[in-house]
This record gives sequence, structure tokens and C-alpha cells, in this order.
Amino acid sequence: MGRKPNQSPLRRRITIHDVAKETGFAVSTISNALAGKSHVSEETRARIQEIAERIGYRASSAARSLRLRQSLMIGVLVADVANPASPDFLRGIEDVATQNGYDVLLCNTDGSEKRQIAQMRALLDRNVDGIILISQHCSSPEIRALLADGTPYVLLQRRTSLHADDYVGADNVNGIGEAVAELARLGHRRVGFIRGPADSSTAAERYEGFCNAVAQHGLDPDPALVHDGDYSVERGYRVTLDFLSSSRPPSAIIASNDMNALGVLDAAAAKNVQVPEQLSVIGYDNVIFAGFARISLTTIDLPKREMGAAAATLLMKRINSRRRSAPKTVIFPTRLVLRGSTGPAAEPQSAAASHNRIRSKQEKDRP
Amino acid sequence: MGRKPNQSPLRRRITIHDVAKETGFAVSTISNALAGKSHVSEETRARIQEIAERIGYRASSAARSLRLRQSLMIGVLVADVANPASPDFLRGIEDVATQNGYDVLLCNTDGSEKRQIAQMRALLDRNVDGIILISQHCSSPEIRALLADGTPYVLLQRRTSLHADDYVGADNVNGIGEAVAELARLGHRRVGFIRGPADSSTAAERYEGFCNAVAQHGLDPDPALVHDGDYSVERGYRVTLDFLSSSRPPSAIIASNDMNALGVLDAAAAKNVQVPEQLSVIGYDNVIFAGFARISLTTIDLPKREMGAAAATLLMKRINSRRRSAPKTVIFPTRLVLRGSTGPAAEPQSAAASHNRIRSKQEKDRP
DNA sequence: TTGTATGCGTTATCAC
DNA sequence: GTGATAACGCATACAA
Repeated sequence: MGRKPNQSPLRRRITIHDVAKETGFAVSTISNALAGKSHVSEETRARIQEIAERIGYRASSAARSLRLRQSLMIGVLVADVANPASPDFLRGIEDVATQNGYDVLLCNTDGSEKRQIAQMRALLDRNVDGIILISQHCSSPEIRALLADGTPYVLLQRRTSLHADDYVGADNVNGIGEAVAELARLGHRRVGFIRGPADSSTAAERYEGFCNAVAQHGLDPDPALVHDGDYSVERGYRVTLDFLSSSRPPSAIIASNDMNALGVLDAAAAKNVQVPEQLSVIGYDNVIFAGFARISLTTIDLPKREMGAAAATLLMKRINSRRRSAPKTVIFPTRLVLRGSTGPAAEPQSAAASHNRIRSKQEKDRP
Repeated sequence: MGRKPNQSPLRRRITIHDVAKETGFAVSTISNALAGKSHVSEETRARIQEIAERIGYRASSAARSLRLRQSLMIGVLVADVANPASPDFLRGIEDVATQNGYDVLLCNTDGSEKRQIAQMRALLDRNVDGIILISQHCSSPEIRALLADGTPYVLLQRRTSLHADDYVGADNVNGIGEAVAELARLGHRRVGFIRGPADSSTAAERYEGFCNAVAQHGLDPDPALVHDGDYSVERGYRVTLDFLSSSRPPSAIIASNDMNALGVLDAAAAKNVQVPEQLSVIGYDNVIFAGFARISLTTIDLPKREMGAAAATLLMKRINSRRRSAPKTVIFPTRLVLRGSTGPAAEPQSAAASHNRIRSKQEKDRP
């Protein structure tokens, strides 16, 4: 309309041409100088930098992205930012991404495959240079097709056995193994186990670890001690009610993760079952609240931030090496963190044990 | 080097030209058809859409961004993703952003102004169409300069009195007012208050609300009942130790927020002070763990997701209206959520009250 | 060492 | 209703 060309509030973007005009050099020289190329004398570079700074020149990343066919962004798909474990992974990723000049495009998938596909498409449209998938679906045909697009990606916290991908995870089998060992040491014979979602590789590994350890320590292998579940508080609550009302309830429960364990604790409280006197509880993840004095949940710690950083590092390597090399797998060790939710088994034959509570390695809870 | 042009793993991107070639139409027609412009016959549009879909055409957002001078991305600056309140705000933002075709570029500032400035610059370089600042610094000269750049922005959860900005917040004064009223009703006369960070407008408003309410209800205005603090668990813990060891300790404490209240609870436990029998505690934010049975913290709820959505909506409006209009402020009401951490004051004169615990509106804790 | 010209993939303007 | 063409701002091959 009647909008004048140089109307003040709509000031034109300062481009590389402006710097060229101002300095008297050609645009290519500006570009080279600012990009740190070697073909330009130090004094020209200095002069160019100074002027560019002075007139407030900032390269357009859209133009650069179009030209270079790369965006200096990575996409991160997370099932749920609100899960207390997610932010730690994110921080690790962000740390190394930023360090390498990359920005992070974050997407929530809500665990929905449909949403995940839409988000992945959006990310690919944006020309992200790589993608990190945290606890995401990764076997469906559509998703494999998207993944096969050529954009590097790394799986974090969930993998698939069907495909060879870059993967960063934790030693889930051993993690659960330690937990079971501790319970065995405390005299527990019947240990309940809440499985995570059926499609979670992490949950499957933990279950495998559980079975191994139960056999190894000669605990009761009663199949009634294993309940299917997911990662929710609600499910932990309901499954625990089932456990407690069964004819031979377990003296300890290993939950699918910390959130799930919360449900277990709540259910125990609702049934007036004392923790750990009558029931020991172990979670997984060591999220922030597990350490609160009011909760004091024994759990299996994952180096979440380090894992995120490792995933991002792996992704950076993929991005920067053009030739395809074999998929890499990085597995981090876990660590059993003993707190107040575990104690000696209070079974008839060892009633005495519940008096002299042995919690040798009990962690001192910080304020 | 010897890299052949059409080397298979580096297959060329499918562009609008490919669709043009395949359909026989001109690129401009393709563009119009796909963009839903009206100047194209329905059958052409259908045909184009079908072919585009079939050959897997996806528009390059870099090119579009360059051409349109907008990125369809918004930047979100958050002090700390790991704070349990942040994800809720984020979700609200993401909801409406996605709905409007925008993606979210997320940045952690760690509460550091330096980092914040760097991140804002990065965001601006990326041509984000707008920025949402959650609980961020917003008065320093550098930041004001960046904000003045012309890119629309909305402040969420922290504002500045010095400048007129778009702002979405909660009715902090009234929120604390209700909390104090409830404590007064329960017979508390000496209520401790932990202030949030000095540079937080939210904290300042809450303090103002506290002072008002104390006066209104005729509570003890003893200045020793107000401690400076921040939002951390640690500070809540330390301040509470101080409170409890003073000559005339408060019978109730209002913490700066829920995390802070956690510290209060931990300190009370450490000193064997029963909550709520000997000490009532109120938090702020109603984060997820406040509702856990083990914590059961009375707190002031903010509609965080709605607030995030409102901020994003406001931002969308700004982006889509070229002319500057007056800054808007949206204030959401708060809601006092009664749980197990508050009870009747156990002061000498009202010892009876502690027997018939009146918790009229006590929320039934979900499993 | 510096300058010129071209293309990256879109959309908008205009002509047909 | 449809088509040709000119930007958008940058990086780079190649010429000077």
C-alpha cells in the first residue's frame, strides 16, 4: 500500500552487502574474512570485523542454511518434558550442542507415534543436521523410513533389536542385578517386579536383569511376582494394591521407575503397610524427588546428563564425518543409591532382623 | 574431490521444480496450489497435491524463511528446564505454537544474565519470529537493547516495572493473601515468610501480598518473621533451621515456592518438628510432587499450562499484527490447594484446636 | 588477495 | 486459471 520504502519501524535487514559497501571490499571478501578463511590479510579481516560489528551485521541463518544445506540445529524428540528425568538428558545434550555451535529444536511427542512422526517430519523439513530420540518409538515402518532419510540420528534410552543404530543407554541388566542383590542380602525372598511398557527396550532389559538375578540369588521365581505395567504413578499404585492383597505378598517391590515407585509408596501408605519395615521399595532413574527426605527412595541412578552429552557427542561425530561407519553403542554403568525405602525383610523366620536394621551403605540424605 | 554428482547416498532434495516437472504445471502454480491460494482450480490442486505427496515433496523451510523473512519459529528462554514448574509452561507454549505452525527453539539460561544475552542473540540470528521469556532478567541495558530489536516478545512469570511489556503472570498478591487467610483461620498468629530472589518481580508481589494480608488479619508483623531467600531447597532448609532455633519461632511458614518448601519440610523433619501439628507449611506453584502422598504440601496453584498458552497466544497476535499496539497484561487467578502440610496452630491458648483438626476443604489426594 | 557471477528453493508480481 | 521471472542473503568456484 502506501508504505514507504524506508519507513523507520521497518528498517531493512543489514546484509553482507552493507558491510561490503561500508568497507569498500567485495562481498566474497567479507564472507571469507568473517568465516575465518585463510585467504585474507589480517588487517583486512580486522577492519571488516570491526565495521561489521559497528553497523550491527548478523548473517542470516536462513540464507546460510539454504546455501549450505545445513542448519546448525539438531532436533530432540522427547516423550514428555514433564517427566523429571527428561530435563537432565536435555541439559547434557544442550551442553555439547551449544559448545559445537548447534541450537536445539525441542519436540514433545507425548509418547504418541503419530505425533512423533509429525514432529520428525517437521524437523526434517527444517533441515536439522541431526536428531536425538529420547525414549521414542523406533521400529515402525514410517519412522524407519524417516530415519533412513539420511539425516544422522542417535537413540537415547530406547533402542530396537531389529536395526543397527547409534545408541546411548545404561546397563539396565546390571542395574537391576545390583538392586536384587541388595534385597537378597537384606533377606528378601519374594521380590515383586513391575515391568515397564512392553515396547520399551529399557524395560525389557530390566526384566531380563531381574530374571537373571532372581535365579542367581535363588529367590522365589513365582511368576505371580511379576506384573505388567508402565511408567506411571497410577499403575504403580494399582499394581501394588494387587500385590498387597494377594495370598503371599512380596516383601519388596522393584518398580519400573521412580514415578512408578511413587505409586507403590502411596499404595503402601494407603494400606498402612510400613516402608521399609513391612515392604521395601526400589525405583529406577534417581530423579530429583527420590532424594527428598519425605520420599527417601532407594533407586538406581543413571548418569543422565552424561548420557545426554554422550548422545550429542556421538551425533556431532556422525554429522561431521561424511562416510558411513558402523553404528556405535555407548552403555553407561548404573549405581544403586540406598535410601530409606529399603530394609531387612520382615519375614517370620527372620523377625529379629527387623530390629537391628542393617543399612550399611545408607546414603546420608542431603537437606 | 572425486565425488560424483549423483552419488546415491547423497540424493538431491526433492524441490518444487520436481513437482512442476512431474505435473506439467509451473512452479508458481504448484506453490499457489499447495499454499491453498484461491486462484487455482480444484482439480489442479487435487492433482498437484497427490503428485507432491507421491514423490515425497516437502518444502524447504530455509528457502521459505529466506523468502518470507520469517522463520515460523519462536524462541523460548527458560531459567531451568529441570525446575518442575518449567515443563508445564513449556507445554502450554508448545500447544499453541504448534497449532499455529510454529516450532519452538528452547534455551536454558541457568538464570545467568550472560548466558541469557548470548542465547537471545542466537535466537535473533536465527530470525525467530518471537521470543517468550520465562522468569528471566529483563531490565538490564543489553537485554533491553536486544528486546528493542523489533522482534516481538512476551514476558512470562517475571516482569519489570520500568518498562511496558506484554506480560502474562499470576495474581501473586491475592494468592499469598488466600494462604495467609487460611493460616489465620487456623489460628496462626506468627507466620514466617521466605522471600524469593530480590530481582524477581513475582517474589516481590508475593511479599507485598504477605504484608497486606498480615496487616489485614491482624497477625504478628514481627520483621524477624521475614527472611530473605531464593527458590532453592537448600535455602529453605537453612532458613527454617534459623526460624526453628529462634526465641519465638513461627507456627507456620510460607515458602518462596514448592522447591523451597521442600527444604522447609526436610528441616522440620531433621529437627523432629511435626508437620502440621507443630508447624504448618505452604508452598507456591503446585508442582507435580507437591501432590504426592509422601509430601502432601499445601500450596498455591498456578494454571501453568494455561499461562504458557496465553503467552504464546499473545505472541502470535503480536507477530501477526504489524502495527504496534499498547502492551497487554494477562493475570491469571491462583488457587489455594489444601493438603496435609497445614493444620491448626498448636499455640498454648488454642491447644484444643489441634485435636479436632478442621480441614474443611482438604483435597483428597489422588493415588 | 580480491572481485564477479551463480545457485540454493521459495513466494510474489506481473503478464498472459 | 496459469506461467515466467525476479528477488530473499549467503557462500563459493572461478576469474582477475
